Amino acid sequence: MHTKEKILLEGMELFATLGYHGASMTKIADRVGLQKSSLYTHYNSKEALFFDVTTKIAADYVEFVKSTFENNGQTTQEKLYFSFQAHVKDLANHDSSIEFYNRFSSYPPKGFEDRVLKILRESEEQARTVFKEEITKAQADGDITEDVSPEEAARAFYGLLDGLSYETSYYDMDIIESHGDSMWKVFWRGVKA
Amino acid sequence: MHTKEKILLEGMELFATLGYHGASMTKIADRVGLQKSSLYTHYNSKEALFFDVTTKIAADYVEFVKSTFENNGQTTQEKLYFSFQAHVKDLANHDSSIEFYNRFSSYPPKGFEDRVLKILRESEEQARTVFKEEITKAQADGDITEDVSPEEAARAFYGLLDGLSYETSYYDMDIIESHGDSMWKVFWRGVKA
DNA sequence: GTCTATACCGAGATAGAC
DNA sequence: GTCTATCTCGGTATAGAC
Repeated sequence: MHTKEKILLEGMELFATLGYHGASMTKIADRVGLQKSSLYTHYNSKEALFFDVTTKIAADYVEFVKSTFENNGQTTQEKLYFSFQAHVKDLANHDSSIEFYNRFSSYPPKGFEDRVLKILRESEEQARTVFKEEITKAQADGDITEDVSPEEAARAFYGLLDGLSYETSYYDMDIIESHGDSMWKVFWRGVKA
Repeated sequence: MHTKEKILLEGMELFATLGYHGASMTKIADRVGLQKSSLYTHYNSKEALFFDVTTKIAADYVEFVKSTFENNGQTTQEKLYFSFQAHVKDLANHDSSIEFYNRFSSYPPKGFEDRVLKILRESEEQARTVFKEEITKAQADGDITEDVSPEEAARAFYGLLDGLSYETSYYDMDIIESHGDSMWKVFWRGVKA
C-alpha cells in the first residue's frame, strides 16, 4: 500500500475514535510509522487530510447502503430487514467508517461545519432515496400500508438507524442488537399492510 | 447569581456547543466576565468544573422526564405523545442541557469515559423506567398491544428520542418536527392495541 | 476574589540536511 | 520522501500583588 493511502486509512480510524482534535498529526504519524513532519509531504495540512477522508467515507456509505439491497428473490420485508441488520452489525462491531460518519454528522469540527455537512448530507440523501424506492415498491405490491407515505416510512426507517447510531457509543454489542430487535419489531408492525 | 453558579451555567452552554476541548477556560471566563485565572478560585481544575456540570445535567434530565408525565386526566397515548413532543421541542430549540447530554453520552472526553458514562447512564436508566411504567399501565388498560413487551415498547420509544437526538445537529427545527411526526405515527401504529 | 505575569506543554506547521 | 530541529500559538494551571 502506498504511503498516502496508509495515512488516509489511519487518519480515518483515529478521527473516528478520537475526534478531529484528539487525532493529532503525531498520533497519525506514529500509526503510519513516520515522523509527523513527513505527513506534510503527502497532505498540505491536517484539514486537507480530514476532507480527503470525509469525501471517501461519504462515497463508501452510499455504496454500502446500495449493496445491502442488492439481494434478489426476497420479499420487501426481508430486504429491509437485511439492510437494517447489516447496519446493526456494522454499528455493533464499531466499524470505524460508520463511526466517522456518525461522529462528524453530529459534531463537525469547529469552522468546518458547512463543508463537512454538505458532503455527508448529500450522501445521506442518496441513501434515504434508496430506502424510499424500496418502500414505494413494497406499497405497490401491497406489503406496506397506504396509511403511511413512502416519505414517512423512509424517515421512520432512517430514524431506527439514527437511534441505533446514537446508542453505539453507549451500549455493548449485545444490547445494541437487542434494542435493534425491539425497534424493528415495532417499526414493522407500524408499517405493514 | 453567585459567581460559581454563573461559571457552572456558562460552562454548561459552552461545553454543550463547543465540546470539552473547544470550550476553553478563557472562553468560559470571557462569558462570565472574569480572567481565566479567577476561575480557579471556584474550581480546582477544568475537569472539576466539567463533572459538576455533568452531575447537574443528569439530575435535571430525570426531573424533566418526570415532569412530562405529570399531567393527569389524559389517555396513555396523550401522555406519551406529550412527553415525546416535549423532547422534540427542546431538541428543536437546541436546549443546551439536552445538547450537553447528547454530546457527552456519545462522545465523552478522552480519559473521562467511564466516569461520565456512569453518571449519564444512571439518569437514562431512571428515565427509561418512567417510560416503562407508563407503558405497563397502558397495557393493563388495554391501550397498548400485548404483542410487544413493556421493555420492547419502552426501548422503541426511547429509540425514537435517540433518533431525533441524532438528527438535532443535522437538521433545522421544522425538519426535526416533521421527522418527529413521521416517527411517532409509525411508533404508535406499531404499539397500539 | 480578582488581577497580571508567567511557567509549561502539546498542537500544527516549516526549513533544510540527507 | 523522510528525517531532525525549530517556530509559533493557544491550552491548563500557578504565583504573588492588590
